[in-house]
Amino acid sequence: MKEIVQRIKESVQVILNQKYRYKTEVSDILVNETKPEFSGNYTVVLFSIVKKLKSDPDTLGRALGESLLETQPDLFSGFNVIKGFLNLEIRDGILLIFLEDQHKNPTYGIKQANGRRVMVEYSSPNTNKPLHLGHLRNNFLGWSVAALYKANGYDIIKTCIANDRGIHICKSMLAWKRHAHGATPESTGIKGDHFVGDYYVLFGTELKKEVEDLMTTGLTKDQAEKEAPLMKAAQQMLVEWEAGDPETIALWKRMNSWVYAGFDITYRRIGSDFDRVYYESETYLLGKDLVEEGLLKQVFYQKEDGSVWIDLRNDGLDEKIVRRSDGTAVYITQDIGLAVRKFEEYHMDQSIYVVADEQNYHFRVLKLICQKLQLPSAEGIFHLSYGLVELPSGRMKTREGTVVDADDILDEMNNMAARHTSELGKVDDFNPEERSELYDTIGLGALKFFLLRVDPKKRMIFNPDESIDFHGFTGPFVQYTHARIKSILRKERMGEPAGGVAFPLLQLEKEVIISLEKYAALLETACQEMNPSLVANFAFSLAKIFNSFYVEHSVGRAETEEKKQLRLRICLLTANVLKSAMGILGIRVPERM
RNA sequence: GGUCCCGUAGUUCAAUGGAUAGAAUAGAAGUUUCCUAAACUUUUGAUGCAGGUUCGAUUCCUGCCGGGACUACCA
Repeated sequence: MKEIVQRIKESVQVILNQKYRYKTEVSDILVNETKPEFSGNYTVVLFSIVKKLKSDPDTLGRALGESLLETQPDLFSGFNVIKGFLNLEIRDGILLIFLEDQHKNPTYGIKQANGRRVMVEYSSPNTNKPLHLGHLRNNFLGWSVAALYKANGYDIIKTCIANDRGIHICKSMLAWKRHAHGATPESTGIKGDHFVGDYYVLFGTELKKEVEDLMTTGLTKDQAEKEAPLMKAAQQMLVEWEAGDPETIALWKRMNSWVYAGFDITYRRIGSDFDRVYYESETYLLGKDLVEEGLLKQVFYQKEDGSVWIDLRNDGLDEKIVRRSDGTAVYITQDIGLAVRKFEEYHMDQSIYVVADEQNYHFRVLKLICQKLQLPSAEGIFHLSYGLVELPSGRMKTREGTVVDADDILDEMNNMAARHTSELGKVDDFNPEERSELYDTIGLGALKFFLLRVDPKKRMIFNPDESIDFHGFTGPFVQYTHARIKSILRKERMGEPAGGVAFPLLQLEKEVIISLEKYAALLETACQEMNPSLVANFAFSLAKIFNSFYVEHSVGRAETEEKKQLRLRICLLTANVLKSAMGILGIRVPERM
């Protein structure tokens, strides 16, 4: 069934063409929800049309309204024109048809497979420290965008690149080698990623001491950092790693395995999963032959010292190095290689990189280079650039210990959920497993909703001194609405609608159904814009409207059996749409809470 | 220096160039003989500054003020 807004736009288009010989695109016709202070459900904004037709708003509005009523009598029951706004009243019948259709044949706006394939790369951790709040925003966002594409009929490949090699990894290895005396996550009882992260931090503090000592001899900070024995040792270790030194490789494997064990626990907890994990240690040499190809195609050029560059000044960027003078590849080179490898493996139509906006420049360069090399993967590259999570004081900094650890905040959310729940005492009959699962659902739901309700492109502030709320515009609010509906559905029996005599729809009944009807179109928009916050906002506003309906009109004690059956259908569909929407955010909804 | 992003109630977030700038929270005042009060209802409160384009600007343009990111033969 076609969505109401779409039908309105198409009807307006047809009338404008037939009556006024005015051809316009559907996308140029502006249809909004009617503001609550006016009567009507949908509003056609007339100003732009008025201008083109050299008419006045009142005349055009009236004429358009009458034509709409005449040509679409099943859709509209009335209209009014105020200034340049044509407010349209939607007929109850069309809403009841929608409701019954979704009841018998529920789709909740989920689309059929469309044969197109999208890859989403997200998470992409470094294996020298545990995950933090920023990673959580990344993980939730990436997972949710993938879910959005899936709901819109795309085939999805979720990938992750593990940054498992490099100087930063050597730092934690070196610190462990010198200070751990053989300690392991097992021997200390510390989660593997935290265990390794502690040695990374230790390296930093030890290095700082050396640097300060050197600076007393008159070196600048930069010089001292280069000259510090620890730094040199780390670099030496990287050389040994690249040479395949067995002892270094063994240590590297061992420590990485600790980190992965730790990550696995966190990933399982937050519900992140991947179809394919790439490891930088396996991809960092990729792209080298593409440099040769680029030189042949004269996309790249070589400087006297042998380094290879691309000139992007005509594209508003700068020159960028793609191969060092010593012949080794840089970050961008391997990313080009990896883009090719991904495409060869999956032949996706689009490749989305969920990476923070500090790498905007990098991804502009990446896409430009791929385009200039005429790689088949080039056009599909899309950088889903999201803003960092910051503290009120600014960026989180490892050195200052202000990083909000992922496991810590997950624990905290869980504890808060437990405290709230036991205070309310509504699920005292739950056994320990059920209880623990519920706390998890609510705590994680609050956190995910908190991070996903904001436009991904924008930076967001997290204040550790204020706990994440469980009231208002939150995950638990939506979850609670769902649980209350399920409670009704457990008590009341769904029957056949006893004829179509549920008319007329009450204001709040109508508003809930209209809101439900928008879900399908919303999923498309959210997918196009790669913006899960639209889904979060929708779920909240649907829950809010439903709650108003809930307190105002009883389902169990409805005025008539017809009304009861109507409201049961509204309840069931609302519960399922809320469940679907929250599911796209990666949030579960409980039967009781 | 160059490129880009951001400034909206006390606070955290909304608003494809459209009606009187929406929510949430915090503050004030109410709602439990009735389907779960993690709810509902009412209420106080905001577009950094100065111009411009437009019938109409939070949105587009210019300047200024304030904040941030990027601009490595690091990743």
